[in-house]
Amino acid sequence: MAEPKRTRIQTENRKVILAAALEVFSRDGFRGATVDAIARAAGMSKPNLLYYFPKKDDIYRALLEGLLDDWLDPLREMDAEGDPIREVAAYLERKIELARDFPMESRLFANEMIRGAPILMEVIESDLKPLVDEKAAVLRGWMREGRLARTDPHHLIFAIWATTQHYADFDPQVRTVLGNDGEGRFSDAATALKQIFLDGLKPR
Amino acid sequence: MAEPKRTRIQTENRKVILAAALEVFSRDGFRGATVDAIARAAGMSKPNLLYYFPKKDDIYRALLEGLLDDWLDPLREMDAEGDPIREVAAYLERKIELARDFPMESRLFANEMIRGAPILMEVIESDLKPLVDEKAAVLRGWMREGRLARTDPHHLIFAIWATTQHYADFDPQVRTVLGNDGEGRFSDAATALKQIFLDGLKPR
DNA sequence: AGCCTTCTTGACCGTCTGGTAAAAATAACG
DNA sequence: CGTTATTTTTACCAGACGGTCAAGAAGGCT
Repeated sequence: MAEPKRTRIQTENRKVILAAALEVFSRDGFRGATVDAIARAAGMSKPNLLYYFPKKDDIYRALLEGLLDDWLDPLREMDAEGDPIREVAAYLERKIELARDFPMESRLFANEMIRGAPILMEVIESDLKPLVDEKAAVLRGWMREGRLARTDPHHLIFAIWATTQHYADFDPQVRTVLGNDGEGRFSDAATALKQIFLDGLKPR
Repeated sequence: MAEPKRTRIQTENRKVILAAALEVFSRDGFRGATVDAIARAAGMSKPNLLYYFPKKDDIYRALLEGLLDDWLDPLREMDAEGDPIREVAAYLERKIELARDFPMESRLFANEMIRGAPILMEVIESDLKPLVDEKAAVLRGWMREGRLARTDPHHLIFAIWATTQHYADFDPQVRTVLGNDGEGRFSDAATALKQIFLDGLKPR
């Protein structure tokens, strides 16, 4: 892996461009985003931007490349040696924090999925699936030991993904339905989701 | 409400166009979709299509207009007089069926949300929010009576939406992670989600 | 300073975009 | 059948699109 040696200006401008591209791609999708719009958001001319990323596709790929790893970190941290209930609760909390702090990344990911994951599919097979399988095995182990109620661990992980990312991807709906512009929605969501997932809806 | 009297050909072609548009818009989003692509998918020339829907925007709006009502039907059916646990389980099941049978509608909705809901926001305020508030009150009533564990009912509804729609919106990921192309994912999801939501993860 | 490399720009190109005009083809109806 | 209203097509437009090019401006280095 030869490190691509970069000048100060290159490092800087690539960062500015990627930040601008995240904004545009996450809102308009790959096809809907235009190089012009990204350049404008980055405060530079289109040819200048294309000097750093020769193709629109290159910007998109560079964004996605950095994304999945960060996105999966909370799952990686789920510790087989820890207490099952605490581990699941901690995972939920970390995912909600991601949705709160990186909503555009979440929407970029959602956009790519909705398109059929043409770019990410490869990484999903090679990186995401093995990790999910590994953690599903951990969950299944806990269930076998009677420390966690029995369910399909894969679908449990999906449920955690879905509920947490919902707050980033469907933000306008969430804010409107909650009223008061959804003030405090992330911490309220964390509380509610932990209650639902851990204790269930049947009264004890 | 003057019924727009339509000829046989108009009724037919509008239907064909909307079906084609659903396919394209749900995949590429509003900005990414092109009138050409929709016309091609509908098997007609672009000017011909524009004879039925003069603007791209008109097609998109016509699609969304028909959508939200169907999408909320399962929630409307949640009956305050029924058994709380059965009602929630039935709602989950109906939503999973929608995700299975109308995945493109789900993705169209998701795309609109990710864009910031510029078109749907109005209907969300006027139709969706009141319905959700009403059903949240029903849930809260059940909780007060001790027939359902206490949580924030709005976030509970979000959780049901998120988990079920996930199977339509993130289909490629779901299929890949489950392996075997995700055979049986909808019924497995229904089983798992009911277990998680109703009984929770703490062992009893 | 001078010199070489990196960076930025304006002008441009072919293609695609949403949309139009007008005429030709088809259907509806008495 | 003929006449009229509807539907479809061909040809087209102005602007946006992704991307190129050559030349100039600014940095970096000795």
